[in-house]
Amino acid sequence: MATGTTSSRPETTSPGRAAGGSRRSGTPTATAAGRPTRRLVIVESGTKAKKIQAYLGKDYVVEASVGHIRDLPRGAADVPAKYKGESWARLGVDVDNQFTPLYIITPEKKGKVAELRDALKTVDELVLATDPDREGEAIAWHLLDTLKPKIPVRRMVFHEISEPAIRAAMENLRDVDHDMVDAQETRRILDRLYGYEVSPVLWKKVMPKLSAGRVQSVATRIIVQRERERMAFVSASYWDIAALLDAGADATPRQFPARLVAVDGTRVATGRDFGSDGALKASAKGKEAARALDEAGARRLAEALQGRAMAVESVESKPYTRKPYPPFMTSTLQQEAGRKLRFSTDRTMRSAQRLYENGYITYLRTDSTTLSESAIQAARQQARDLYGDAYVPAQPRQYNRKVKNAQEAHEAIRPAGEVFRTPGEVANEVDGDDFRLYELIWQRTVASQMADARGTTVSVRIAGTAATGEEVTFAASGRTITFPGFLKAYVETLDEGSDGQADDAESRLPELTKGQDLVAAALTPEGHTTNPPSRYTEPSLIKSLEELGIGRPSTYSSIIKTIQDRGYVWKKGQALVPSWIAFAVIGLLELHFSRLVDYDFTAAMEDELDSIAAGTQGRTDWLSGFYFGAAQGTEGSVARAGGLKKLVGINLEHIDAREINSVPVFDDVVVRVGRYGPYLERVRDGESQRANLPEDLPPDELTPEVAEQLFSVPQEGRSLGVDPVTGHEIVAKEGRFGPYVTEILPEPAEPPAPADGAKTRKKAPAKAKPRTGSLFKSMSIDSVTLDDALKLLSLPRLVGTDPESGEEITAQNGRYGPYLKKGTDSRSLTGEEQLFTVTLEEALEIYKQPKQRGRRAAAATPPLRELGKDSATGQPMVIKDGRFGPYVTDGETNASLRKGDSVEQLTDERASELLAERRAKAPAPKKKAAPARKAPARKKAPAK
DNA sequence: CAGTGAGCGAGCTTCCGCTTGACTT
Repeated sequence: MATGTTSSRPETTSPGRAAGGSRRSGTPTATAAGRPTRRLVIVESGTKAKKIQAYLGKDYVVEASVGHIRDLPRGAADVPAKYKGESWARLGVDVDNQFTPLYIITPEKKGKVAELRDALKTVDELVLATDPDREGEAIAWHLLDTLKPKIPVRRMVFHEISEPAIRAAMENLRDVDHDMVDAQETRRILDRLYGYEVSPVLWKKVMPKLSAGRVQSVATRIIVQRERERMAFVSASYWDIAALLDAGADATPRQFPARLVAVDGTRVATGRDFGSDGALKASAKGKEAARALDEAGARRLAEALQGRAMAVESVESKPYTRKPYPPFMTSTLQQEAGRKLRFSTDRTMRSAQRLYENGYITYLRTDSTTLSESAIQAARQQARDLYGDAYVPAQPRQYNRKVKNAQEAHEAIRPAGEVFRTPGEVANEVDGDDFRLYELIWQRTVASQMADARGTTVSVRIAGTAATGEEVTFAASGRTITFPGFLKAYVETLDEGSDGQADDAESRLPELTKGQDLVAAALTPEGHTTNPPSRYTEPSLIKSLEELGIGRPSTYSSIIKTIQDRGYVWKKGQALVPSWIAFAVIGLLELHFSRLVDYDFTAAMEDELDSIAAGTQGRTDWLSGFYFGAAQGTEGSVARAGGLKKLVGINLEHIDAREINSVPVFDDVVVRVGRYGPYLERVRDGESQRANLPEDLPPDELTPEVAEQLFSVPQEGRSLGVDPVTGHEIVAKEGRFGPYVTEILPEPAEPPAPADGAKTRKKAPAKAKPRTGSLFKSMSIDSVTLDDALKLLSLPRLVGTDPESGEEITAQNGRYGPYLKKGTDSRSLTGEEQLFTVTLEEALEIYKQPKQRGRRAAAATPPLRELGKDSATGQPMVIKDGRFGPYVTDGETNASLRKGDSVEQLTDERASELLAERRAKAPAPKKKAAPARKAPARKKAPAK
């Protein structure tokens, strides 16, 4: 059984509460017995523990906590019995009592905690050496609060794993920083409240099992927003002229490309001059307006320029320098491994984890680009050895690029050790993904300490006059790299769809001087179209999240997994494509929880957490503002998002689910997100038309043409073949009540056109109804055969005639499963197959039994197991099997068995506990308003 | 999003950040 504790740490550090902490020095001292002091050092990672153990020697026991050891309960199953009845048990946070969290030892960590307790018995002092960041501080405190050591406890921090760094850290021990722990706890509670309060709104209004959260919802929104831009994008087409100019036989290269940029002093429009609406942008301030060239114009002009003289109008030359990129941190490693090696973030991290565990690279989850002193030296030495002195700058490079919300607990990701091993040196130990990733990390690290690349860029303008009189200007540009510097070791790859140039790309122009004559060797009119912004890929999404300060190095990969697992996003090649469900969910959040999905929500939260960590802001006030509203006069902007609890209540009541699940796409066409996936809907001639949406159709490809096509295909569903008797096509479809088969009836012959429309309406021939039949539970829509379908459509089956009453007995499949029907008298059958096999004799036998209904049916079924008396009521308890699986009852109260309970092993105590919980929860529901049951929002008046 | 006939015990889903191990075949 999990034992939980609610922590009640005051908001400010109170003296005496910090455990241990009276000693000021960490220097090993001797105990009274003369034996040296033994210390237990706890770090977060096992690999790290091993390394530090080697530095510290035998007077130290170094253990790993392996991450967090406690957390809020994940769900009801994790809540200890003692707290189960509490109104806040679902959240795991006592919101009415200072937001006291309920912490339980994470089930998988019980063994680990026991190990740590044992290790603690063998030492004289405990040193908490978890990571020097907010989470690490919290882990330290959780260890303290869980292990409750009786010996002195100190906190140790280090940013780099090397012997001198560890030794120095040992000399600078401190106490646990409770303000920082408060900040972490506040973050944890906010995330819990956000996630566990908003997700249920989605379950009720969109679909069960969906989720919302501070990080995942913004990540999804970014992707949805991009898709909206793509959908709204109107492509523009424009033309220009590509020229191949000839500088004469002596020039190298003799010919070079140039492009038409102006006609009669007016700039020729390029892609950048068009807006997302396909129109030319109005001239920006201080910038001349551009004029778009159309095809006819471009062809005419190219013709008129044939054989005309051209001359160099200007030559502008500028130095080109590029600085190396900083060493990798998690996000940039994921981005570059994605771009260069095409690894998913997940693949990158799995490989990096192996490299880390086997000692090839430093820690893989970091937001720092800092290299240790020895790593800088190692990189410089390696660069010198490989490329020579000229390639290494006199001064070591320091990278202090601050990432938003960076905690910088670790070094950059780099080859491990004081001397880097070259890829060649590790090649026979490491292969596949790991080798390629190591090589990438090695290159980037070495390059980061190399010299700038230097070169020259040249822009040339060339003038000419067309035979028709227009003055034209062409432009050409060149880049030469005279000294590659770091580019020799490493060049960053461009994002997909980016129109930039790689840093090492060169294009040579001949030596040109002003006034020099040129000849156009070729003049080619070229057509272009503007493109919508490209979709996000895993690397580019992570880059955006990082820029917004959302997510942490340890979670980037899981964010992408989460939004895919929830069905918000799917991958098409490298691209992340949002689902229609994501449109519905994000639409809901934007409309009703707008502050929570603001791109700067996390940034604001981080600022305010900083003030909690600094001790200038109280955690309870702040959380109260967020959850109950800012009535307490709290200042923070997150608090002003305010009153989450009330907002959820209002939204549960007022959000119109039908409206939320309708995504307008164009004209009167909407995509509706139903229980069985999205479909198209529109109204034509007063009738609503529907069409299936193929699963793999990206939203931006749903054009009016595609929609028309989909609407024109009436047979949705999978065709199973043709009924040999009727000749009708049989299809399997997904419907409101689940999968079913039906037949496609041929369109009735067009009735003769009425001479006068007035009176002909009422005599419209009744449309024949197609036969339908639900699939059996044993069948699936993908595998059902024509034979199955024909059998299903043959229902109801006439079983025979009751000799007594003369009534027909039929077997059919209904809402509650297979049953027999005789007039208004019906009886359930036990199996679906019985529909086809039950004989008249058997049916009559079934009808001889009294109708089993309600209480009597329950009473008739024998209990699965009998238990002892309930400790509360004294009534005997039994386990029965019901609609929702096994449950325990005392005749009055019923309670389902939970996850982890088994019929065989349920004890009387547990049974009583379940019953007690159930009683506590049920405040005798009177006539609980019906709408909660069935599609609540449908009842509401349509909003339009 | 098809269309048919009861009468009955719900409980669970979900967040973000730290870490990797692993009950078996």
